[in-house]
Amino acid sequence: MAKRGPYEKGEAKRGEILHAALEIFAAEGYRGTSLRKVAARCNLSLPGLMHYFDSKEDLLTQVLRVRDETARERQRERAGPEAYREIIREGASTPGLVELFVSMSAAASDPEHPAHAHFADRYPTLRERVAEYLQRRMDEGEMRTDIPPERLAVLLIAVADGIQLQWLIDRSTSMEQPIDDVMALLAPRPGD
Amino acid sequence: MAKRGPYEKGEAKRGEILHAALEIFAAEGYRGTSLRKVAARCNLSLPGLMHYFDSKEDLLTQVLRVRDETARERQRERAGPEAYREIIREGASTPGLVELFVSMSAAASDPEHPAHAHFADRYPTLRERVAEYLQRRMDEGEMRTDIPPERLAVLLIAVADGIQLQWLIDRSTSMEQPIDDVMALLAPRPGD
DNA sequence: GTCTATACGACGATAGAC
DNA sequence: GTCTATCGTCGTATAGAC
Repeated sequence: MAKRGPYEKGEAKRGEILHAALEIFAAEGYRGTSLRKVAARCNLSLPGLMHYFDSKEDLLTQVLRVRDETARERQRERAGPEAYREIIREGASTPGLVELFVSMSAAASDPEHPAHAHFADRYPTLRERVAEYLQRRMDEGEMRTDIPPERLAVLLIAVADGIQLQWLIDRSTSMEQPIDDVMALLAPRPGD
Repeated sequence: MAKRGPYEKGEAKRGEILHAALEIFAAEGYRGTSLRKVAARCNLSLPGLMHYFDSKEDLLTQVLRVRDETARERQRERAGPEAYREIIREGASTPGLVELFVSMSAAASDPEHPAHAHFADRYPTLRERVAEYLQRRMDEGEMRTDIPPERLAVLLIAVADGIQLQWLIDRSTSMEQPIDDVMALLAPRPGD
């Protein structure tokens, strides 16, 4: 950790590459963006870039990881529908990254894919966090209790991902309305 | 239509190619399946195959189209949760095609993409059919009416698409449970 | 450790002969 | 309608300079 010397420069360069890649994907989309283009942006040859990453898929996986991390950081301490909406609103400003996320999600279905672990980890974690929030709301009597929070979490995440798919095709699709609607469906019933 | 001669053979060959492509994608997945492999299956060279399609993306788009058509045909006259479940159950048996669908969906966000029109057409049509069904259920008093059917349709489709994304990563995810759950949420409230 | 140069095989695509 | 030949680009691999 307290390593001296060339390590620092290397780590900085690695960060610069990830940042450049994220920018290019956000601007020009996932398809049609080659590693050579990313390398050029960093004043590097292609093998120079590959020195820092095992493969293209490895780089893409890490792009997604830093993206996830910064997003999580930005909305820390905010919970429930507001955080939910914030994530989605940010996605709306970077369609290229949404496309990257969806494409990678499909590609990572192969257990051999380097991003498989990332996604395999992401969903349970997300589910847990959402379920926790739902449980709290239920305890406060602000939410119906006839479906367990773990199952509702799966449902809410599916809505968020699915609405992004529709939005990618038709940008006029509201990403917030379905969120609001599903929340309305979760309002406590008279009997609760 | 009643055209004579080489046309019939051409159309037959085109169909054979699409069928072969669908089989290969279903078996081996979307990534890593080249046109040359599809061509070989049809006893054709790559340019021989390209004679029938403008580009790879054009072929993929048409694969998706025939897939959609056969699916729609098979579940004609069935409506509501049963049809819903049937589509999803069939998807579960062909992960390669689900992956293809999701990947294409992301790629088709570019208006220039050959599949853009397909998806741009697909969602409104789907929404309309679902909304129609929901309206009928509402009229019959079997469903809550505080959210208009058009908005619920967007929601239901998002759930179906989104749950597929989760299932692609974790095959143990139930694709039916969230469907059942969201249907339960739509049960009529005492006041309706 | 950092990086360039060069080369490889496979891809999608196209031109033109038959 | 189908082929052979070829093109440009992709991701990748290796050798070696600094």
